[in-house]
Amino acid sequence: MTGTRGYHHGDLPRALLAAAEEAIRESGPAALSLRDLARRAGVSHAAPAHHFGDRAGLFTALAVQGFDLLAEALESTGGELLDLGVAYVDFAVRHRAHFEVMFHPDLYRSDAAEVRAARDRAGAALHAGVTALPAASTDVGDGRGGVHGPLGDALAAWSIVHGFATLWLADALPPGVGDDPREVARTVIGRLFAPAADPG
Amino acid sequence: MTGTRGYHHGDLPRALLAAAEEAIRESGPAALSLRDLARRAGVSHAAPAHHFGDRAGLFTALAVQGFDLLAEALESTGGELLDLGVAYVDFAVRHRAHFEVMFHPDLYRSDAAEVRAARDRAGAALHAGVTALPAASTDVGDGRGGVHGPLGDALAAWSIVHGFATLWLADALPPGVGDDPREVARTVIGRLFAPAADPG
DNA sequence: TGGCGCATCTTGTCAATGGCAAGATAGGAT
DNA sequence: ATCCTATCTTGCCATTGACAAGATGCGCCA
Repeated sequence: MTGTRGYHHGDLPRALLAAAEEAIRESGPAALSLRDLARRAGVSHAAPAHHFGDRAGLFTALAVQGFDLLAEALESTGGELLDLGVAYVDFAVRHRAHFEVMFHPDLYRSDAAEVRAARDRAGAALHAGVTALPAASTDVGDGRGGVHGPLGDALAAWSIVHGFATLWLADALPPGVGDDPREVARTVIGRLFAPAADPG
Repeated sequence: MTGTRGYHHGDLPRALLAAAEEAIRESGPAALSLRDLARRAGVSHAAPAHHFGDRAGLFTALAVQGFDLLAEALESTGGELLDLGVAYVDFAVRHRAHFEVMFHPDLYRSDAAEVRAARDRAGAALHAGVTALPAASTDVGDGRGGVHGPLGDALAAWSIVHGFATLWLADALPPGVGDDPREVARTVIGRLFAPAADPG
């Protein structure tokens, strides 16, 4: 455990990550300032650099934490496609700060080993839901680089939930859709692998 | 026309927007520096402020330009859903700098009149493709805020193309999908309103 | 044709930030 | 008790966004 044991501050890294989440929630990742985090945590302006190196290091830690949290959220579902999709959207809305960082690789070191591991774990959980689809084909492609069969299904499923989450967070959706992302997500995901516009 | 007529520079605003597109393509919107744009255009560090006010003003101009370009791209299709979706993805890849700015409203003044107009124009073009769906229901909802019928179809269509474009730009997709976003997009969009995993 | 007005652009400045270097502090090990 | 080392602080520099004030030159109108 990195737990509660600490030195001068009492676990400054954790406090800084929490402050970062709050700051990003307020103003987005681009506006995040290491000095502001230091002020929020009550330490000097150079303290964050010791634990995270630089701004990219802090974002890297947030990305790892985010992919781990996402993996947990996805793994805690029954593995059914609809539940996985709703969990994905729910994660994006609840942990919007992490989510926004995770999918902006120019902010952090996306090739770091820890990042790869956490990202692969989340990816596996997501992929499992698609291969479990009853109607999924076993076709793996036509050999010309085209994306068919299960890979195409996985891409479609990931795209629709990621797109909905992104549009929701960007406040790009019209007001008529309501205020419950989980409910709307369920309806939207229902359009996948299904005929159009079934009002049920 | 804002055309080629100019004063000292010869249409500095256009040059700055072009430089901004290039800079964002290289390092993302967060790393964009007004002073760097000024250097690229060969003017002093305070020249951009005269035309765009501040950083948010420049991003606002980019967003308006982007939504206009997107509207043109969508309107130039036949209006069929698949073509609209491919055009959406194609726009995101070709004009990734504009696209990244457009859907980060915290970067610019998203409530400006010009932004609203351009965004609504693009939204209308996209929505038209869904209402033209042969199987689209005329149901408009159950009155409890749920999203069903055409609105649900539109959200699903927008989500899947936006999500795919975003994941593609974020370099989040596995290497196995190939390098032609238009082709992959066609396959992915095919999963919408259709049964799963048809290898054709 | 010649001067005036104003948009355009430059120079100068300030506060804030990221990053680096060097020093101070305190907890834990020997 | 003393040293060691991670932790944190202070000080500094280059860069940036924003603002203020001044210089420049195009176009209009007499």
